Formats: sequence, structure tokens, C-alpha cells
Amino acid sequence: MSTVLETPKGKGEATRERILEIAEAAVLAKGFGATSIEEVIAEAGLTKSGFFYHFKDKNALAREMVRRYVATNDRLFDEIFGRGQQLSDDPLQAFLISLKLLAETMADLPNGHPGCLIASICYQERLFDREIRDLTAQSVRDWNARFRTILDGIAAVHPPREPVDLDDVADMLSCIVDGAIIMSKTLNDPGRLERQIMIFRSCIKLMFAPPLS
Amino acid sequence: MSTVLETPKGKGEATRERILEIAEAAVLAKGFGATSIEEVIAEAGLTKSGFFYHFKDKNALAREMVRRYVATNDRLFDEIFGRGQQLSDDPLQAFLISLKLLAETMADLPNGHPGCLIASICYQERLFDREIRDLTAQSVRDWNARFRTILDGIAAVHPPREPVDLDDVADMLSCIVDGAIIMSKTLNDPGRLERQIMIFRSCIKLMFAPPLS
DNA sequence: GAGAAACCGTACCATGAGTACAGTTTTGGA
DNA sequence: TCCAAAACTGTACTCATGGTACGGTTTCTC
Repeated sequence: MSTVLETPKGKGEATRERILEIAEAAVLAKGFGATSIEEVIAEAGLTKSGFFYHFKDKNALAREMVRRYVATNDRLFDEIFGRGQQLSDDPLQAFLISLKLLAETMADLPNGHPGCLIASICYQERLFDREIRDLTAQSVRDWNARFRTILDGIAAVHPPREPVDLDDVADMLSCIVDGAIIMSKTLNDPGRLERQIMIFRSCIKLMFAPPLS
Repeated sequence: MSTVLETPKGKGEATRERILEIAEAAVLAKGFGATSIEEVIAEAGLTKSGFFYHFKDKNALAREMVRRYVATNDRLFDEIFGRGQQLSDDPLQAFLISLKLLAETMADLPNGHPGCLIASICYQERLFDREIRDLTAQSVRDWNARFRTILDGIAAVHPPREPVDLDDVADMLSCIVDGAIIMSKTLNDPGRLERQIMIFRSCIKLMFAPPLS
């Protein structure tokens, strides 16, 4: 936090990070329940004892995975929506720019989006304790609130053409992204995520942009 | 097929159906990997031998679950979008009516939408064989094509205000629904699914309906 | 009443989560 | 340089679950 680079951590921290990264990839491909600790430690190159030195149990692993995922996503959103605000003073234009940036970022992922951890957990809710479910719920609420704030700024300048609930429009972005990730993965067509974000962008234009001519 | 009622099946068929129903609920709550055959047979009231008499292995169970899920969904869509066409000759109005019906149907589910089996499988792809993944992919393609056909009919009468790719708009519905199901479940707020379908409906209106006045 | 369909019972194997605990290496700081 | 804490390794269990094998029993249907 105090330096631009990551604060230097001990060797253990690096191992933890490696475990979390491997585990996340496995969970997104097979689900938490079907991800064995054995395969994670095999890929990470350490023993079962080593794993349990870092994580009390599988649930502790899940908790840290979610924290990591949420933090990474928060940083990405900070960057993308901050950049949009830098590039235009008009809140609508800024948002449209950010959405384009988001679409490009998703399109640039080498093998397509690996998946949304929150969605993965949602479809295995019974496997997790209350703390983890609260964590996922709160992160979704935070993201929705972030988008809602942006929309408030837009609506103040550009009154919507049709009466729409801004909370619902804010929710819509997360829904589109999560749904498009699923469609991309199911159809094995990574491009669909980018296109869905762009079509959402068109909807925003239709809602707030003044009609041409 | 030949009669209005389900063709009468043997007793075994009823058991199969019961197993599939219980298994589907369990899979949507905990994921396929974490759903044990033991708990399914316990709830169904039969033994492990009985289970394996009906299904070769867990993958065969998954295959039949998907078939069942897709068939049920197809029937629902047939009904809802057929009903819309009955109620208006204008393709746009018919679609808007159908979307309203869809939203109401989702709102009427007693404990909220139980979850999308295709999404659940998508987040555990490695657990399933090619046949199952092909099945889920094909069903998504079919649904998208269905919506695309409807949109073609609309665009022929009501040219879109803004250039939009109709394939993307068609995809959008599935994405919204899948994403909204996840949000509903994660936030434990079933109402969000209905509202997202209605906001999608607003977007359709904005795209195709002529501006008022 | 015979044969097929729809099961039950039992025994068994392999895998993976998780526990326990003692021992070993590595690392950073006084 | 040495010492203590951190970061592991190794072994040896328990328990639950998926899955196999196979023979026996009930129940339905023609």
C-alpha cells in the first residue's frame, strides 16, 4: 500500500499466492467441490503438510480466493472507469469510453475470460460458510453501487428518454458480463463477451444520448 | 407425443424421473461434483444398486438431467413466445408481451429461480464428457436462434433506431437471464430476475419502437 | 405362471479431505 | 554468526464417497 510496487512479502506469502492462483484456475474449470487439494499441491510443488500450514482447511482457501478475486476486480474497475473519467468531462461519454475499454480488456484475454469466481461459488452455495457468501454478496452490491453512482451522474446531465430504474440499469452490467462469460465458455467462443458489453453500451446510448438530428 | 397427456410409462420411468428431479435440485445447490449419489438415493428412497440399474454412472445421470432441463425449457419458451404471437399481430408488440410473460413467470417461482443447469455445468466443464458439453452448447445455440428469428421479424417491420447486430441482441436475452439468476441467488433477492427481464424489455422498446410524438 | 423389469444386500477397491505430530530446512534479524 | 521463527517435509492414520461386481428378491406384464 505504501509503495507503488507490491510490498515485499516473505517467501510464505509467495507460496500462498501460487496456491491461490492454481486453485482459482482449477475451481473455475471444475468447481470447488471437484477441485482436490492433492492436485493443487501437485501443481504447486509442495506437500499436503505445506498446504495446511498456509490454510486451515479448504474453506479458508476459498475465503482467501474470493478476497483475492474481489480485490483484483476492484482494481480493474478503478482503472477502467477512472480512465474513462480522465478522457471526457461528460459523464455519458466517460462511461461509454469505459465500456469500450472494458470490452477491449475482455477481448484481449489470451484464452478468453477464465470465469467469474462469484458465479462459480453461487452455483455451489451449499459448500461454503456464511462468511464467504456474505463476501460474494457484498462485492456484488459494491459493484452495483459503483455503476449506480456513474449512472446518477449521467442522468443528471442527460435525462433518460424512457423511464428506467437506474438501480436496474446498474445491475444490468454485472448481469450481462456474468451471462456473457457463461455463453462464451459454453459455446467456446470468447468473442461473445466483448460483443455483449458493446451491445450493453448501445443500450446506454439509446437510453441517455439525445436522438440524432 | 401421440397423446395430450404424457405417454404412460412403467414404474421404472417414474423412479428415473424422481431421481432426476432430486439430483437436479442438489446439483443446482452444490454443483455436480459435490452432489453425492448417496444423498440422492437416500432422498429418493432406493439403494445404490437401484440407482445404477437406471444410470450407468454419474455422467449418464448428468446427460439425462441436461436433456430433461433443455426439454422443459424448450416447452416453456414455446408456450410463452407462442402466447405472445397469439396476442398481437405486430411482431414487436408480441415480443414485448412475451417478455412481460417471461418476467411474470420468473417472479411467480415460489423460492426464486432454482438456477440454470447449463450455467452450473459451464462452471464445472472438466467434469463432463464431450457429449454433455455438446448438448449444452447446442441448446444455447437453439435458444439464441429462436430469439434471432423473432428479432428478424421485428426488424423487418420496425427498423432499429441505432445500428445493432441482431445476433448480439438475441444473445443478450440469455445473457441477461443467466446473469440475473446468479445475481438473484448471490444477493438472495429473487425479484432481481424479473426486473432484469423488464429492463431488457425496455431496451428492446428503445431499439425498435418509434419515438413518441 | 413364466420371464422380464425393477429393484435389494453385501462386499470390496480407490481416491480425496482432513488430522496428528515429529522432524527438517530456510530465512531474517540481533 | 547464531538463534528463533517461519516454512516447510514425511508418515501414518480415519472417514466419506464414487464406483464395481454379483447374486438374490420382488413386482409387473403378457
